[in-house]
Amino acid sequence: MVTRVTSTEPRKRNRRGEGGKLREEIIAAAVALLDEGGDERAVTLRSVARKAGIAAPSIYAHFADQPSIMLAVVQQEMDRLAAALREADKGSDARERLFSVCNAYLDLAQEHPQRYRIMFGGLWTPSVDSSITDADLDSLGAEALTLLADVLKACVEAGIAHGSDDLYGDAVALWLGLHGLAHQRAVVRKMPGPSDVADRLITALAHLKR
Amino acid sequence: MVTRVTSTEPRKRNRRGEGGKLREEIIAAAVALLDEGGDERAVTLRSVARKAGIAAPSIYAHFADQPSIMLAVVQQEMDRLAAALREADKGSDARERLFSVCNAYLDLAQEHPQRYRIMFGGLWTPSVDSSITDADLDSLGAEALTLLADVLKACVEAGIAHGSDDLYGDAVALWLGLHGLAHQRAVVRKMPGPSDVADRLITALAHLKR
DNA sequence: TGTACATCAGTGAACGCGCGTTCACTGATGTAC
DNA sequence: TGTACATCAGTGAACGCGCGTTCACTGATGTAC
Repeated sequence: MVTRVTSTEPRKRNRRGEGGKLREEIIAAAVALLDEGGDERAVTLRSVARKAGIAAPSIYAHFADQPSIMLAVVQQEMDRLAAALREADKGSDARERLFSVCNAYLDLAQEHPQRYRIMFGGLWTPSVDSSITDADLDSLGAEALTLLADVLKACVEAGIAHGSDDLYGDAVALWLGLHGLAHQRAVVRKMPGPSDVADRLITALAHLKR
Repeated sequence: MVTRVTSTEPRKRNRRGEGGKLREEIIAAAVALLDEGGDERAVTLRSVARKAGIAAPSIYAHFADQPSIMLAVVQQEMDRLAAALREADKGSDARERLFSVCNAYLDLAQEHPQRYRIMFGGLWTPSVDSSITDADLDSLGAEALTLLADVLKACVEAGIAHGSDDLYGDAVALWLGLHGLAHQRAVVRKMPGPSDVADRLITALAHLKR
């Protein structure tokens, strides 16, 4: 947990050997800027420094450049998302597991729309050192998709969903549906359509029996 | 059609009374910048002016500010998208109509990923004069969704899809699924998952009978 | 126990750049007489 | 038919700003002797 992010009095420098703490504070400052409703353009190297209460050049001890900060934010939030999904997949009832996991995904996106946007919006993309990113994205993708595929399998085994020849493919389709809704909610203030769209999406994409 | 967008020789000024032509050229220049693979940050007032071969201040005769240019681009592309969907909805067979319309949507997004991103990514959002936008977005949304609902109805009537108590709600869900896939394809180079995800999404969300 | 010193964490001033926007202007072209 | 003039389409120079990045630095703190 990082506590100080905004303050008026000048910050106390870290003790010797604890310089690494500033790295977390920088990430937290960037996230705070996003959460304040500004879009990612509000997250500049200088604005992050201001938010963290440090001089702009101090950032270079911890990040090579501005895109690297965004990258770190995305990685952190990806981890959070993966953890939230794992956490939501606790119940024993298949149907309950399905909706719990899917709703956890949708809720997280709705709670932090700007974070969700940079995670999957891709505009922050750094030059070429994005190799780390792609791998990380894939790894989260793989984890989340495996989890969804598991839940879908449980639904089929419980007899509440129609079987399929490719559960992983169905998991991808389900995720894409969730992503469409989550992204649209993150981008516009009010969503068109009925309030039960989420349920409609999940029910249809999980092939739940009618 | 606007022809000149890039050139070396200085552009010829428009004749008297034809000053309005420059407006189209400015929009075309902005679109060209997007299509060249730069993201929307590459579309600045000055870069648009350079691309159009005019001096930066010349833009002010046609647009109030930079976000207004993006707004005009979005509106134009929205119209194009709506037209493409209408165009695709020609066949008589219900199943054929469904896939034709959905694939037209996905194809357009894939052909012009950067345009698709700004249409639904929402980052260009101008300050408050976005009232025009919201209305326009809604109007496209309404048109596209009505079209989808129509097609879904045809599928039900043809007996190839399960009925529903809320076809408009189903249309929204179907659009969200298409959007999720289209957006993800527009953002990342390679999509995870099988190649028939599109078909899976459409089949499931249209409730086609198995 | 005291002190010199190396190291660590972070600063302040400065740079060049591209941006959006303003201002006074220029020069071609159509129009009135 | 000729010419003075108003208008239109667009320009060039300049501004202030926030940005990313560099550089030489400062001053607290732990360590070796």
